[in-house]
Amino acid sequence: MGHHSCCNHQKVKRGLWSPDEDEKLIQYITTHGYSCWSEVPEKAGLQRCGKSCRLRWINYLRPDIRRGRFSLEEENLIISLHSVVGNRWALIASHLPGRTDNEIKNYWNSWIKKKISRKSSTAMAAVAANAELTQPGCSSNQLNLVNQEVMTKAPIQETLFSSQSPFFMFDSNLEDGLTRLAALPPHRLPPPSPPPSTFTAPSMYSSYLPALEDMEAMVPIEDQACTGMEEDEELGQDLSERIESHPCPSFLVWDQPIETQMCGEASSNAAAMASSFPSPL
DNA sequence: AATACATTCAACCGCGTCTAC
DNA sequence: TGTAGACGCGGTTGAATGTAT
Repeated sequence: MGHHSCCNHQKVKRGLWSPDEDEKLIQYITTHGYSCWSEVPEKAGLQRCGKSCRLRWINYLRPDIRRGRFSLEEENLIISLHSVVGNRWALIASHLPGRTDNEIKNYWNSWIKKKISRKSSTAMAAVAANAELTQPGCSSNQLNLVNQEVMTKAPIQETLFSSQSPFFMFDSNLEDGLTRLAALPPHRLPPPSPPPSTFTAPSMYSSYLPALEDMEAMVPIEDQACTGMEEDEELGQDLSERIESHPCPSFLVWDQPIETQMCGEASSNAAAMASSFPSPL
């Protein structure tokens, strides 16, 4: 196996990243940004290739990354989205704030796939129905949004999925077009955008933001994602049952400030990093 | 306690696409 | 228009960790 084309002529380190390397990368990115990944390793003093640095940053070191187990809403959303767009992990990830395509892919390949295959065809039927019928509830809401995103090629993450946006919700009244969505190549999708300083909802998306109602029923997603393991029983609930009985309620994500989002040790630095993090060029 | 097997997840690889020249 | 370099994505690997025997 060869090395990446970007580092053929370099002596690059491979394998797991050390804390020291992480520190160097964080230090460099927070100071200079990442306008050109191929330059990052040299300027940051790392013996890695640019691709490796990019991957490490995106999948692990980014300050807005959300770690910990997936919530029920996230899981249902992954299932719904996957049933329509297939293995378009980046697209799916763009609708789960703080989650990476790699994480979702891994999650799918272990937990969800296992559960689905283990269980009866009822589960599969439910998933298929989810995709084909675009029934009311989360699926149609979410997927209408996905579709609209693709059709308009607008940077919708900027308005809905940034850590600055307190909520994102979807309306079910939009037209379909899922087949067109599935047919579009990944590169036609808008790239992720850096968090905006304020939440803005362009008029073209205003229909996705219904009035806030039933606030008592809203559950901060972080409460589910980062709590301990005491909810195993709930998570262990059969997937097919969940799909059938709870395809996905009107979706809501309550995005917490970064300092409370982070569950790992790096949380103390997260807020500072986020505030000082320069936008990519 | 030791071993085998299963699972998780960080990281790598190759390829397609974009962009600058 | 063609080409090379860079980026981004999905598929895959393999080390670390957990669990069963």
